[in-house]
Amino acid sequence: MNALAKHIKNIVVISDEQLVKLCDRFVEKRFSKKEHVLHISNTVNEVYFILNGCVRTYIHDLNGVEHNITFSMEDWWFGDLQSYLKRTPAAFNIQALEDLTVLAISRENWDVLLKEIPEFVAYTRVLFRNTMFSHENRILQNLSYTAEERYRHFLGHYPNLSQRISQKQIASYLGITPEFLSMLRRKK
Amino acid sequence: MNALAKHIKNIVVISDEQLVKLCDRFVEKRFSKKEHVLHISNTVNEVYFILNGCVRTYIHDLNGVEHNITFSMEDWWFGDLQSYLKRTPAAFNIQALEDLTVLAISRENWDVLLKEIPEFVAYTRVLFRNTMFSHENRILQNLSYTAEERYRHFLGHYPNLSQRISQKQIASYLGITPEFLSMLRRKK
DNA sequence: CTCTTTTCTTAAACTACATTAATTTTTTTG
DNA sequence: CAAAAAAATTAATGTAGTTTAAGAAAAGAG
Repeated sequence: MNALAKHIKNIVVISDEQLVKLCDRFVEKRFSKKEHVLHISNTVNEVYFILNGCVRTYIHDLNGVEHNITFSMEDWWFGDLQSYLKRTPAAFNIQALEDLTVLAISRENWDVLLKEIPEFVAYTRVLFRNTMFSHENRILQNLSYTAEERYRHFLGHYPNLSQRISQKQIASYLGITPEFLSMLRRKK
Repeated sequence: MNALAKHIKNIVVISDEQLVKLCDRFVEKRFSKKEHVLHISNTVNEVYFILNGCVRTYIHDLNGVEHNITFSMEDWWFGDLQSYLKRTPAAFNIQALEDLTVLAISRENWDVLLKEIPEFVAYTRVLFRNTMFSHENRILQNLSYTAEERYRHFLGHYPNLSQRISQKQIASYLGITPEFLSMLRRKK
C-alpha cells in the first residue's frame, strides 16, 4: 500500500477495494531539483501528493522580490487549489527543492472520485479544513510575533525541514532577509 | 426572503421549499455594541450569519497585545469554525463593534442540514473554499507589502468598513500601532 | 448638557530589520 | 577534482515602524 492510501486511511474509514479504485486515478510523476512543477499564470490541471522530496510555493511581489508561501514535503498535498477548482490561471509558482516524486491527479479524475467515492468527499473536506486552519495560524503568527519568534516556531514546527532547505528559502518564508536570519542564528 | 436565503441562492441552485427548511434551523440573536459573541477557551456551539452590524475576531499575543484577525459584516459568516467543527475550545475572541443582529445555527442543526439538504453541503463547500482563498491572500499581503500598501489595500477592499470602525481597530488588523497609522493618514 | 473616558494626533527618541558590499563557505557542474 | 556559481557570514549604514508622552478631539454616560 502506498503512502497516499495510508494517509487516506488515517483520516476516513474506507474499504480496500474503494481505496484501490481511488488510487488508480493517480499517476506517479517525477521532477528533478530546481525544476518547476507549476509556473504562475499557466493553466492548472493537477494537484499533487508528495511521495518523496519537498517543494516551495512562492510568488514575486510588485518589486520582483520572491516570497515563499509554503513548503510541502512527504505525505502532504500541494498545488494551486484555488486555480484548480476555479479554473483560473495559476497564482503561484511551485518549484522542487529536492528531487521529487509525486502522485498527480487531474481535475477530471478528481471530479470522478468526488462522484463515485463518498469517502473521497469526506477526505477532501478534512484536507480543506486543515489547510484553512493552518492558514489561520500563519496569519496570526505574522501579526503577533517578531522575526526571531517566528524562526523559533518554524524550527519547532518543521524540525527536519530546516536541515533540508537553504536558509535563503527559510528567510523568504519568514519574511526577512537572509542576512538578518544569519544574525539571529549567530546570537542564539 | 431573508438575507441568508438570498446569499445561498446566489451560490447554489435550490428550491424554495428546501430553502425554507434550511432557514428554519437558524435562530435570530442580538448583541449590543462591545458585547462579546464568543470568549476564548469557551465551548463553541454556534456559527453566525450577519444580518446587521459588524464584529471583530481577535486574540491576545504572548505580551497581552490584541490582534484583529478579521472583520465581518452584513452577509458574511463568522465564528470559530475550527473549534465548532473539531469541538475544541474557542481559539479566538469575537466582539460586536456595532449593535449586531445575526442568524445563529447550532452544531446539531448544522449536522442535520448536511444530512438532509445536499445543497447545503455544496454551499458550505464554497464557503470553506472562499475562506481558504481569502486567508491565502492575506498571508501574501502580510509578507509582501509595507504597512502603507496594506492600508491602501484595506481601504480599497473594505470601503464602507473604514467609516464604521475606529482606526485603533484598523491598525490592529494591519499589524501596526494606531500612532503609525495616524502618521500614514496625515502624509496622504 | 457636563463630566469622564476613549480615541486621535503630533513629535522626539529608539529598535527591529533592510540594504549594500565585501569575504568566506558550500554546492554545483563540467 | 578544479572552476564556477550559489549560499552564508559579517559589518556599516539606513529606514520603517515602535515607544513614550502629552495635548486635542470625539464618543459615551449620567
